[in-house]
Amino acid sequence: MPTEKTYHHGNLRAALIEQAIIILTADGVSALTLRRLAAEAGVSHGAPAHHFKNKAGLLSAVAAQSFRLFAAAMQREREAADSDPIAQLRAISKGYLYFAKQQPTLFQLIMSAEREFDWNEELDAATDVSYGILAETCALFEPSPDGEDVNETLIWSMVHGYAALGSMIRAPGPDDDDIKALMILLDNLHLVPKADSYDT
Amino acid sequence: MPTEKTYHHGNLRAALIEQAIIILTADGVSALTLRRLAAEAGVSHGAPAHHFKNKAGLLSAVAAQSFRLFAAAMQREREAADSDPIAQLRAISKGYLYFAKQQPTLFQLIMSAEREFDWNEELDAATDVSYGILAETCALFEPSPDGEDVNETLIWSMVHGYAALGSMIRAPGPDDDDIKALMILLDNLHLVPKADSYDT
DNA sequence: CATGCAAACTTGACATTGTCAAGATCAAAC
DNA sequence: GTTTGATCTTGACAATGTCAAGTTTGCATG
Repeated sequence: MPTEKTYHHGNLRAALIEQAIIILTADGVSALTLRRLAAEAGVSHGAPAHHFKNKAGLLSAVAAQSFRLFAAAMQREREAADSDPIAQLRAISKGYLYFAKQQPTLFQLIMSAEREFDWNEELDAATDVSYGILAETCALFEPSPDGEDVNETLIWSMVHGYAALGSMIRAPGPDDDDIKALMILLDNLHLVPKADSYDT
Repeated sequence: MPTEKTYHHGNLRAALIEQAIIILTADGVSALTLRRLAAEAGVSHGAPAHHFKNKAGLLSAVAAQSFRLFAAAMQREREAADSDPIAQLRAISKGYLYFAKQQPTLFQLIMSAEREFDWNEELDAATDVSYGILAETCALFEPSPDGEDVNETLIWSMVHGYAALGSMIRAPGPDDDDIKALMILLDNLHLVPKADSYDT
């Protein structure tokens, strides 16, 4: 565990972020309080102020960590999948959907990040990784005759729309059904793998 | 105007909802405070409690009103458009996207409604209208061989995904560009209008 | 018309929360 | 060993949501 405390102080910043995610996952965003967070981390209510400018700063750090978890979910599926474009696309979509379903609060958090947060390099870097994974996979397909970046918009919109609507209105059903449904949607985009994308 | 005050009290409930939307639109969701709301409505800080159970109740009422505005945006475009399926689909998508761009805070509010809110008949009815408009339009097309409700999921996911991503990451550009891009995405779904959908 | 009565609104209070300033404690550098 | 700066604690304050009690207003009922 990297969260080994030395004695009186330790790596409190990381511990706070970790505990914040636990609270968010368990009780939702309205339950995340600086004072409760400090108490559960075993420090006084003023301690977090030395690691985050304010609550928005804490939320930004939590969002950055959530983005890393989000990217890891896609990356994990991608590496376990076959290397052809269709399999790769299905894999990251699966990771995308899994994260949205299994971590709905964190998903909601990172997807509402634009507002209320204060952006910094850490958050920018964390988002870039996620976007990079998506962009790389989209680049495995022939560009649409309608434009260079249409594929990206097609795939992102479809995957995100399905995940977001599911996080919003769909009842929490078995994961497999959701995955199958999303695969069908992706098939309907009629994407054409690039000829040279079977190398390596 | 239906918001005519009688004397000392009036239809305060409607006035509060109206003022809440003004605050949300101007300063975002974190600026919506019960006390500020009461002050700007010209009443004391305890007055809203007689019309809403608590802040979540107020937010639910605001969300219901936002859903009505959302449905009206789609309905307005739909009625102004041609009656063939393609034109109808493009019209409601346009209304969907306009609302998301011009009222980003309200859009975010209604799309994060599942959590934190307390659902009631008013909110259910308001959402049903929006969903009805979408479902009616989706029904104008031949069902996909993959399943009866695949078209609905396809269209909803694509439109919502584009609108939500735009509300999140896309820079606020000219509306026409966004509309054109979304129309291209819809064309890529290769939907087939029903043969009998040109009646009336 | 008078009288009660319930709804609408006000006022005051309280616990919780985020934030800040001042003081205490610890680790490490010199 | 002393100093110094970071880390943490403590106490305080304003703002917020919520509740209880009191006050006013419109309305119905006798």
